Amino acid sequence: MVYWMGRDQRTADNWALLHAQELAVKKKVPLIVVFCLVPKFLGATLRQYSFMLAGLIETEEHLRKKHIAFFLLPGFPENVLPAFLVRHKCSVLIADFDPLKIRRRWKEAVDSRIAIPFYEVDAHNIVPCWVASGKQEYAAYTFRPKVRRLLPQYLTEFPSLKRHPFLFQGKHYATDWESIKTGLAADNSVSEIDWLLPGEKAAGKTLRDFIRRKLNFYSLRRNDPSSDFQSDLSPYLHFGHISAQRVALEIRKTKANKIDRDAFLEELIIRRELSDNYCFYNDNYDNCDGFPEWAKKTLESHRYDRREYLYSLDRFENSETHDKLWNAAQTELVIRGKMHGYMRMYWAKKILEWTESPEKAMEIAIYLNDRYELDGRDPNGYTGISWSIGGLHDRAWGERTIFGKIRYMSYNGCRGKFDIDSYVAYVRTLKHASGL
DNA sequence: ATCGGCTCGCGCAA
DNA sequence: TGCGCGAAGCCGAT
Repeated sequence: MVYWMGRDQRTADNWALLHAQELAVKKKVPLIVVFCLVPKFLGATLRQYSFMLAGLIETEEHLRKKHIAFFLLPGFPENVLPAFLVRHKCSVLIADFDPLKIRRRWKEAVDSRIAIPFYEVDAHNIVPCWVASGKQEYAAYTFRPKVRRLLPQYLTEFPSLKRHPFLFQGKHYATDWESIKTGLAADNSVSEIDWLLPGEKAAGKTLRDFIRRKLNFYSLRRNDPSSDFQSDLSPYLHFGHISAQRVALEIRKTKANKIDRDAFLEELIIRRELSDNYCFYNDNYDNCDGFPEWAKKTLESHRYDRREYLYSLDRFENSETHDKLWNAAQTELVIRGKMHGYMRMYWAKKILEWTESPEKAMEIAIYLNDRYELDGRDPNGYTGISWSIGGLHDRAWGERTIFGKIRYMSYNGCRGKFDIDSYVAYVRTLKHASGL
Protein backbone atom coordinates (compact mmCIF):
# COMPACT_ATOMS: atom_id res chain seq x y z
CA MET A 1 0.00 0.00 0.00
CA VAL A 2 1.44 3.34 -1.01
CA TYR A 3 0.53 6.83 0.12
CA TRP A 4 1.95 9.34 -2.35
CA MET A 5 2.35 12.40 -0.13
CA GLY A 6 1.85 15.72 -1.84
CA ARG A 7 0.63 18.83 -0.08
CA ASP A 8 -0.19 17.16 3.24
CA GLN A 9 3.25 16.71 4.67
CA ARG A 10 2.49 15.35 8.12
CA THR A 11 1.80 12.08 9.90
CA ALA A 12 -0.86 13.25 12.36
CA ASP A 13 -4.43 14.04 11.35
CA ASN A 14 -3.89 13.06 7.74
CA TRP A 15 -6.95 11.38 6.18
CA ALA A 16 -4.99 10.17 3.15
CA LEU A 17 -2.42 8.43 5.33
CA LEU A 18 -5.09 7.10 7.69
CA HIS A 19 -7.07 5.72 4.79
CA ALA A 20 -3.96 4.09 3.34
CA GLN A 21 -3.22 2.47 6.68
CA GLU A 22 -6.77 1.24 7.06
CA LEU A 23 -6.66 -0.42 3.65
CA ALA A 24 -3.19 -1.86 4.31
CA VAL A 25 -4.31 -3.40 7.59
CA LYS A 26 -7.36 -4.89 5.91
CA LYS A 27 -5.18 -6.39 3.17
CA LYS A 28 -2.44 -7.33 5.65
CA VAL A 29 0.30 -5.57 3.71
CA PRO A 30 3.08 -3.10 4.56
CA LEU A 31 2.55 0.63 4.18
CA ILE A 32 4.88 2.94 2.28
CA VAL A 33 4.90 6.72 2.08
CA VAL A 34 6.49 8.24 -1.02
CA PHE A 35 7.37 11.85 -1.65
CA CYS A 36 8.48 12.95 -5.11
CA LEU A 37 10.98 15.79 -4.87
CA VAL A 38 10.94 17.71 -8.13
CA PRO A 39 13.94 19.87 -9.01
CA LYS A 40 11.76 22.85 -9.91
CA PHE A 41 8.29 23.78 -8.71
CA LEU A 42 6.53 26.96 -9.85
CA GLY A 43 9.44 29.22 -8.99
CA ALA A 44 10.04 27.88 -5.49
CA THR A 45 13.34 29.02 -3.98
CA LEU A 46 15.64 27.66 -1.30
CA ARG A 47 13.45 29.50 1.23
CA GLN A 48 10.48 27.23 0.55
CA TYR A 49 12.47 24.10 -0.24
CA SER A 50 14.40 24.20 3.00
CA PHE A 51 11.24 24.78 5.06
CA MET A 52 9.65 21.83 3.31
CA LEU A 53 12.65 19.49 3.60
CA ALA A 54 13.00 20.16 7.32
CA GLY A 55 9.36 19.18 7.69
CA LEU A 56 9.91 16.01 5.68
CA ILE A 57 12.86 14.99 7.87
CA GLU A 58 10.50 15.10 10.83
CA THR A 59 7.89 13.18 8.83
CA GLU A 60 10.35 10.39 8.04
CA GLU A 61 11.28 10.14 11.70
CA HIS A 62 7.63 9.87 12.82
CA LEU A 63 6.88 7.28 10.16
CA ARG A 64 9.88 5.18 11.14
CA LYS A 65 8.53 4.96 14.69
CA LYS A 66 5.22 3.78 13.25
CA HIS A 67 6.92 1.10 11.14
CA ILE A 68 5.98 2.85 7.94
CA ALA A 69 8.66 3.07 5.25
CA PHE A 70 9.39 6.49 3.77
CA PHE A 71 10.93 7.02 0.35
CA LEU A 72 12.03 10.35 -1.02
CA LEU A 73 12.14 9.97 -4.79
CA PRO A 74 14.01 12.73 -6.60
CA GLY A 75 12.41 13.49 -9.97
CA PHE A 76 9.06 14.08 -11.60
CA PRO A 77 6.30 11.72 -10.44
CA GLU A 78 5.43 10.36 -13.87
CA ASN A 79 9.07 9.40 -14.38
CA VAL A 80 9.83 7.85 -11.02
CA LEU A 81 6.59 6.68 -9.42
CA PRO A 82 5.31 4.02 -11.89
CA ALA A 83 8.64 2.16 -11.87
CA PHE A 84 8.77 2.40 -8.09
CA LEU A 85 5.30 0.87 -7.76
CA VAL A 86 6.24 -2.04 -10.03
CA ARG A 87 9.60 -2.61 -8.32
CA HIS A 88 7.94 -2.96 -4.92
CA LYS A 89 4.91 -4.87 -6.17
CA CYS A 90 2.53 -2.25 -4.82
CA SER A 91 -1.18 -2.99 -5.13
CA VAL A 92 -2.88 0.33 -4.42
CA LEU A 93 -1.84 3.97 -4.72
CA ILE A 94 -3.40 6.71 -2.60
CA ALA A 95 -2.67 10.40 -3.05
CA ASP A 96 -3.77 13.50 -1.19
CA PHE A 97 -5.79 16.12 -3.04
CA ASP A 98 -4.42 19.32 -4.55
CA PRO A 99 -6.37 21.57 -6.94
CA LEU A 100 -3.31 23.12 -8.61
CA LYS A 101 -3.00 22.37 -12.34
CA ILE A 102 0.55 21.06 -12.14
CA ARG A 103 -0.33 18.55 -9.46
CA ARG A 104 -3.42 17.40 -11.34
CA ARG A 105 -1.34 16.90 -14.48
CA TRP A 106 1.15 14.79 -12.53
CA LYS A 107 -1.64 12.60 -11.24
CA GLU A 108 -3.13 12.13 -14.70
CA ALA A 109 0.30 11.24 -16.10
CA VAL A 110 0.97 8.75 -13.31
CA ASP A 111 -2.50 7.28 -13.65
CA SER A 112 -2.00 6.63 -17.36
CA ARG A 113 1.25 4.76 -16.64
CA ILE A 114 0.10 2.41 -13.88
CA ALA A 115 -2.19 -0.60 -13.75
CA ILE A 116 -3.17 -0.57 -10.06
CA PRO A 117 -6.10 1.24 -8.41
CA PHE A 118 -5.36 4.91 -7.66
CA TYR A 119 -7.40 6.87 -5.11
CA GLU A 120 -7.40 10.51 -4.12
CA VAL A 121 -8.25 11.64 -0.57
CA ASP A 122 -8.79 15.28 0.32
CA ALA A 123 -6.66 15.49 3.45
CA HIS A 124 -6.37 19.28 3.27
CA ASN A 125 -9.93 20.52 3.49
CA ILE A 126 -12.35 19.77 6.28
CA VAL A 127 -15.18 19.20 3.84
CA PRO A 128 -13.67 17.47 0.78
CA CYS A 129 -13.49 19.98 -2.04
CA TRP A 130 -15.74 18.09 -4.45
CA VAL A 131 -18.28 17.30 -1.70
CA ALA A 132 -18.56 20.89 -0.48
CA SER A 133 -19.65 22.01 -3.93
CA GLY A 134 -19.80 20.56 -7.42
CA LYS A 135 -19.14 23.89 -9.14
CA GLN A 136 -17.21 27.12 -8.89
CA GLU A 137 -18.85 29.22 -6.19
CA TYR A 138 -19.66 32.81 -6.90
CA ALA A 139 -18.72 34.19 -3.52
CA ALA A 140 -18.31 33.27 0.13
CA TYR A 141 -22.02 33.77 0.76
CA THR A 142 -22.95 31.05 -1.71
CA PHE A 143 -20.27 28.69 -0.38
CA ARG A 144 -20.81 29.25 3.35
CA PRO A 145 -24.19 27.53 3.76
CA LYS A 146 -23.01 24.49 1.82
CA VAL A 147 -19.98 24.04 4.06
CA ARG A 148 -21.88 24.85 7.26
CA ARG A 149 -24.43 22.18 6.49
CA LEU A 150 -21.72 19.55 6.11
CA LEU A 151 -19.50 20.54 9.03
CA PRO A 152 -21.22 18.37 11.66
CA GLN A 153 -20.46 15.38 9.47
CA TYR A 154 -16.84 16.27 8.68
CA LEU A 155 -15.50 18.35 11.56
CA THR A 156 -14.91 15.30 13.77
CA GLU A 157 -12.05 13.92 15.82
CA PHE A 158 -9.28 11.99 14.04
CA PRO A 159 -8.29 8.43 14.80
CA SER A 160 -4.58 8.19 15.55
CA LEU A 161 -2.01 6.67 13.26
CA LYS A 162 -1.16 3.19 14.54
CA ARG A 163 2.14 1.41 14.62
CA HIS A 164 1.83 -0.49 11.37
CA PRO A 165 1.56 -4.24 11.96
CA PHE A 166 3.16 -5.32 8.66
CA LEU A 167 6.78 -4.31 8.17
CA PHE A 168 8.11 -3.38 4.77
CA GLN A 169 10.61 -6.11 3.85
CA GLY A 170 12.14 -4.63 0.71
CA LYS A 171 15.34 -2.70 0.31
CA HIS A 172 15.06 0.53 2.24
CA TYR A 173 17.59 3.07 3.44
CA ALA A 174 17.13 6.18 5.51
CA THR A 175 17.09 9.23 3.28
CA ASP A 176 20.44 10.97 2.82
CA TRP A 177 19.14 14.45 3.51
CA GLU A 178 22.53 16.11 3.21
CA SER A 179 23.04 14.98 -0.34
CA ILE A 180 19.43 15.83 -1.16
CA LYS A 181 20.02 19.35 0.07
CA THR A 182 23.31 19.86 -1.72
CA GLY A 183 21.80 18.43 -4.90
CA LEU A 184 18.91 20.92 -4.91
CA ALA A 185 18.66 22.98 -8.08
CA ALA A 186 16.47 25.57 -6.33
CA ASP A 187 17.22 29.27 -6.63
CA ASN A 188 19.27 30.09 -3.54
CA SER A 189 19.14 33.86 -3.89
CA VAL A 190 16.17 34.08 -1.51
CA SER A 191 17.35 33.45 2.01
CA GLU A 192 15.89 30.93 4.44
CA ILE A 193 13.92 32.28 7.37
CA ASP A 194 14.58 31.59 11.02
CA TRP A 195 11.71 33.23 12.91
CA LEU A 196 9.30 30.37 12.19
CA LEU A 197 10.42 26.78 12.67
CA PRO A 198 9.26 24.19 10.14
CA GLY A 199 7.48 20.92 10.88
CA GLU A 200 4.57 19.35 12.70
CA LYS A 201 5.87 19.95 16.19
CA ALA A 202 6.54 23.65 15.57
CA ALA A 203 3.12 24.00 13.91
CA GLY A 204 1.44 22.68 17.04
CA LYS A 205 3.39 25.07 19.20
CA THR A 206 2.49 28.01 16.96
CA LEU A 207 -1.18 27.04 17.24
CA ARG A 208 -1.00 26.84 21.05
CA ASP A 209 0.77 30.22 21.22
CA PHE A 210 -1.89 31.74 19.01
CA ILE A 211 -4.69 30.42 21.18
CA ARG A 212 -3.01 31.55 24.37
CA ARG A 213 -1.83 34.99 23.33
CA LYS A 214 -3.76 36.24 20.33
CA LEU A 215 -7.09 34.52 19.77
CA ASN A 216 -8.95 36.67 22.28
CA PHE A 217 -8.03 39.80 20.33
CA TYR A 218 -8.39 38.31 16.89
CA SER A 219 -11.58 39.87 15.55
CA LEU A 220 -10.53 43.34 16.60
CA ARG A 221 -6.86 43.33 15.72
CA ARG A 222 -6.17 40.83 12.98
CA ASN A 223 -6.34 43.59 10.38
CA ASP A 224 -3.80 45.79 12.13
CA PRO A 225 -0.44 45.19 10.46
CA SER A 226 1.35 47.19 13.13
CA SER A 227 0.54 44.62 15.79
CA ASP A 228 1.13 40.90 16.02
CA PHE A 229 -2.25 39.20 16.19
CA GLN A 230 -2.22 36.87 13.22
CA SER A 231 -1.99 33.12 13.72
CA ASP A 232 1.14 32.66 11.54
CA LEU A 233 -0.30 29.27 10.65
CA SER A 234 -0.53 29.77 6.90
CA PRO A 235 2.96 28.39 6.10
CA TYR A 236 2.14 25.28 8.12
CA LEU A 237 -1.27 24.91 6.53
CA HIS A 238 0.30 25.36 3.12
CA PHE A 239 2.81 22.54 3.56
CA GLY A 240 0.32 20.48 5.51
CA HIS A 241 2.47 20.52 8.64
CA ILE A 242 -0.79 20.99 10.48
CA SER A 243 -4.30 20.00 9.45
CA ALA A 244 -6.95 22.71 9.17
CA GLN A 245 -9.38 20.26 10.75
CA ARG A 246 -7.09 19.91 13.78
CA VAL A 247 -6.82 23.68 14.06
CA ALA A 248 -10.61 24.04 13.87
CA LEU A 249 -11.11 21.37 16.55
CA GLU A 250 -8.64 23.04 18.90
CA ILE A 251 -10.12 26.49 18.34
CA ARG A 252 -13.60 25.16 19.01
CA LYS A 253 -12.44 23.66 22.30
CA THR A 254 -11.11 26.97 23.66
CA LYS A 255 -13.08 29.31 25.85
CA ALA A 256 -12.13 32.33 23.76
CA ASN A 257 -14.86 34.85 22.89
CA LYS A 258 -17.30 33.59 20.33
CA ILE A 259 -16.74 36.62 18.15
CA ASP A 260 -13.00 35.88 17.94
CA ARG A 261 -13.43 32.16 17.39
CA ASP A 262 -15.99 32.82 14.68
CA ALA A 263 -13.79 35.38 12.93
CA PHE A 264 -10.90 32.96 12.89
CA LEU A 265 -12.97 29.94 11.83
CA GLU A 266 -14.48 31.98 9.00
CA GLU A 267 -11.00 32.53 7.59
CA LEU A 268 -9.66 29.09 8.38
CA ILE A 269 -12.62 27.21 6.94
CA ILE A 270 -14.80 29.26 4.61
CA ARG A 271 -12.24 31.51 2.98
CA ARG A 272 -9.51 28.92 2.81
CA GLU A 273 -11.69 26.18 1.38
CA LEU A 274 -13.27 28.65 -1.04
CA SER A 275 -9.77 29.12 -2.48
CA ASP A 276 -9.52 25.42 -3.21
CA ASN A 277 -13.00 25.56 -4.73
CA TYR A 278 -11.88 28.33 -7.10
CA CYS A 279 -8.67 26.64 -8.21
CA PHE A 280 -10.33 23.25 -8.57
CA TYR A 281 -13.16 24.51 -10.77
CA ASN A 282 -11.38 27.27 -12.66
CA ASP A 283 -8.17 26.50 -14.53
CA ASN A 284 -7.55 30.22 -14.98
CA TYR A 285 -7.01 30.78 -11.28
CA ASP A 286 -3.59 32.28 -12.04
CA ASN A 287 -4.60 34.77 -14.74
CA CYS A 288 -7.21 37.37 -15.69
CA ASP A 289 -9.41 34.92 -17.60
CA GLY A 290 -10.61 33.59 -14.26
CA PHE A 291 -12.11 36.93 -13.20
CA PRO A 292 -15.91 37.28 -13.09
CA GLU A 293 -17.53 38.79 -16.21
CA TRP A 294 -18.42 42.15 -14.65
CA ALA A 295 -14.79 42.56 -13.55
CA LYS A 296 -13.33 41.63 -16.94
CA LYS A 297 -15.66 44.14 -18.55
CA THR A 298 -14.89 46.99 -16.21
CA LEU A 299 -11.11 46.41 -16.31
CA GLU A 300 -11.28 46.30 -20.10
CA SER A 301 -13.01 49.67 -20.28
CA HIS A 302 -10.24 51.17 -18.15
CA ARG A 303 -7.36 49.41 -19.89
CA TYR A 304 -6.04 52.60 -21.44
CA ASP A 305 -6.54 54.91 -18.46
CA ARG A 306 -3.50 57.02 -17.73
CA ARG A 307 -1.33 55.60 -14.93
CA GLU A 308 0.18 58.19 -12.64
CA TYR A 309 2.89 55.77 -11.55
CA LEU A 310 4.36 52.92 -13.59
CA TYR A 311 6.90 50.58 -12.07
CA SER A 312 8.91 47.72 -13.48
CA LEU A 313 9.14 44.37 -11.72
CA ASP A 314 12.58 45.44 -10.44
CA ARG A 315 11.28 48.59 -8.83
CA PHE A 316 8.48 46.64 -7.14
CA GLU A 317 10.78 43.83 -6.07
CA ASN A 318 13.28 46.25 -4.50
CA SER A 319 10.58 48.22 -2.66
CA GLU A 320 11.25 51.32 -4.75
CA THR A 321 7.82 52.89 -5.16
CA HIS A 322 6.80 56.35 -3.97
CA ASP A 323 4.62 54.78 -1.24
CA LYS A 324 6.35 53.99 2.06
CA LEU A 325 3.48 51.77 3.17
CA TRP A 326 3.67 49.64 0.03
CA ASN A 327 7.46 49.50 0.26
CA ALA A 328 7.24 48.35 3.86
CA ALA A 329 4.86 45.53 2.91
CA GLN A 330 7.16 44.40 0.11
CA THR A 331 10.17 44.55 2.44
CA GLU A 332 8.33 42.54 5.06
CA LEU A 333 7.62 39.94 2.39
CA VAL A 334 11.21 39.75 1.19
CA ILE A 335 12.80 39.57 4.62
CA ARG A 336 10.27 37.65 6.61
CA GLY A 337 8.68 35.42 3.97
CA LYS A 338 5.24 36.39 5.24
CA MET A 339 3.41 39.62 4.58
CA HIS A 340 0.64 40.66 6.94
CA GLY A 341 -2.72 39.46 5.64
CA TYR A 342 -4.30 42.88 5.46
CA MET A 343 -1.32 44.32 3.57
CA ARG A 344 -1.54 41.54 0.99
CA MET A 345 -4.72 43.14 -0.34
CA TYR A 346 -3.40 46.68 -0.45
CA TRP A 347 -0.13 45.42 -1.94
CA ALA A 348 -1.81 43.56 -4.83
CA LYS A 349 -4.30 46.34 -5.57
CA LYS A 350 -1.48 48.87 -5.85
CA ILE A 351 0.34 46.61 -8.31
CA LEU A 352 -2.78 46.84 -10.48
CA GLU A 353 -2.77 50.63 -10.10
CA TRP A 354 0.91 51.04 -10.97
CA THR A 355 1.39 48.68 -13.91
CA GLU A 356 0.39 48.99 -17.56
CA SER A 357 -2.27 46.25 -17.52
CA PRO A 358 -4.18 43.83 -15.29
CA GLU A 359 -2.34 40.94 -17.01
CA LYS A 360 1.02 42.43 -16.08
CA ALA A 361 -0.21 43.11 -12.55
CA MET A 362 -1.26 39.47 -12.12
CA GLU A 363 2.07 38.30 -13.42
CA ILE A 364 4.08 40.53 -11.08
CA ALA A 365 1.94 39.84 -8.01
CA ILE A 366 2.07 36.08 -8.52
CA TYR A 367 5.79 36.15 -9.25
CA LEU A 368 6.62 38.09 -6.09
CA ASN A 369 4.15 36.12 -3.96
CA ASP A 370 5.48 32.76 -5.11
CA ARG A 371 9.11 33.81 -4.89
CA TYR A 372 9.10 35.24 -1.38
CA GLU A 373 6.09 33.97 0.56
CA LEU A 374 6.65 30.79 2.54
CA ASP A 375 3.08 29.97 1.58
CA GLY A 376 3.51 30.83 -2.10
CA ARG A 377 2.06 28.59 -4.82
CA ASP A 378 -1.02 28.09 -2.67
CA PRO A 379 -4.66 28.31 -3.79
CA ASN A 380 -5.05 31.01 -1.12
CA GLY A 381 -2.40 33.11 -2.83
CA TYR A 382 -3.91 32.85 -6.31
CA THR A 383 -7.40 33.49 -4.97
CA GLY A 384 -6.35 36.41 -2.80
CA ILE A 385 -4.52 38.06 -5.69
CA SER A 386 -7.51 37.48 -8.00
CA TRP A 387 -9.78 38.99 -5.34
CA SER A 388 -7.56 42.07 -5.13
CA ILE A 389 -6.94 42.62 -8.83
CA GLY A 390 -9.93 40.94 -10.45
CA GLY A 391 -12.88 41.31 -8.10
CA LEU A 392 -13.14 37.56 -7.59
CA HIS A 393 -15.70 36.62 -4.89
CA ASP A 394 -16.31 40.33 -4.47
CA ARG A 395 -18.91 42.71 -5.82
CA ALA A 396 -18.75 45.86 -7.90
CA TRP A 397 -18.10 49.21 -6.22
CA GLY A 398 -18.01 52.82 -7.27
CA GLU A 399 -16.32 53.30 -10.63
CA ARG A 400 -12.97 55.03 -10.74
CA THR A 401 -9.89 55.26 -12.92
CA ILE A 402 -7.86 52.10 -13.72
CA PHE A 403 -9.83 49.95 -11.25
CA GLY A 404 -13.21 50.52 -12.83
CA LYS A 405 -15.67 48.90 -10.44
CA ILE A 406 -13.07 46.77 -8.66
CA ARG A 407 -12.92 47.58 -4.96
CA TYR A 408 -10.32 50.24 -4.30
CA MET A 409 -8.03 50.54 -1.30
CA SER A 410 -6.16 53.68 -0.41
CA TYR A 411 -3.30 54.98 1.70
CA ASN A 412 -5.73 57.30 3.47
CA GLY A 413 -8.04 54.42 4.24
CA CYS A 414 -5.17 52.58 5.87
CA ARG A 415 -4.23 55.68 7.83
CA GLY A 416 -7.68 55.70 9.35
CA LYS A 417 -7.51 52.03 10.24
CA PHE A 418 -4.07 51.55 11.71
CA ASP A 419 -0.82 53.29 12.56
CA ILE A 420 1.08 53.30 9.29
CA ASP A 421 4.24 54.78 10.78
CA SER A 422 4.37 52.12 13.43
CA TYR A 423 4.16 49.40 10.76
CA VAL A 424 6.84 51.12 8.69
CA ALA A 425 9.05 51.39 11.79
CA TYR A 426 8.53 47.70 12.58
CA VAL A 427 9.62 46.75 9.07
CA ARG A 428 12.66 49.00 9.45
CA THR A 429 13.73 47.00 12.51
CA LEU A 430 13.36 43.80 10.47
CA LYS A 431 15.55 45.35 7.83
CA HIS A 432 18.26 46.36 10.28
CA ALA A 433 18.20 42.99 12.00
CA SER A 434 18.66 41.26 8.67
CA GLY A 435 21.57 43.49 7.72
CA LEU A 436 19.93 44.87 4.58
C1' DA B 1 -17.25 59.83 14.07
C1' DT B 2 -21.01 58.11 11.32
C1' DC B 3 -23.94 57.35 7.45
C1' DG B 4 -25.46 56.45 2.84
C1' DG B 5 -24.54 55.64 -1.86
C1' DC B 6 -21.88 53.33 -5.04
C1' DT B 7 -22.97 48.60 -8.09
C1' DC B 8 -23.46 43.40 -9.61
C1' DG B 9 -25.55 39.04 -9.63
C1' DC B 10 -26.67 34.79 -7.01
C1' DG B 11 -30.05 32.19 -4.80
C1' DC B 12 -34.23 31.88 -2.70
C1' DA B 13 -39.04 33.12 -1.96
C1' DA B 14 -43.16 34.04 -4.07
C1' DT C 1 -39.81 38.33 -11.03
C1' DG C 2 -38.49 40.66 -6.85
C1' DC C 3 -35.48 41.12 -3.16
C1' DG C 4 -31.76 40.80 0.22
C1' DC C 5 -27.25 40.87 0.72
C1' DG C 6 -22.39 39.97 0.16
C1' DA C 7 -14.37 38.76 1.86
C1' DA C 8 -11.42 42.84 4.46
C1' DG C 9 -13.81 50.15 1.08
C1' DC C 10 -14.01 54.88 -0.45
C1' DC C 11 -15.77 59.34 -0.36
C1' DG C 12 -18.35 63.18 0.59
C1' DA C 13 -21.96 65.02 3.49
C1' DT C 14 -23.31 65.78 8.04
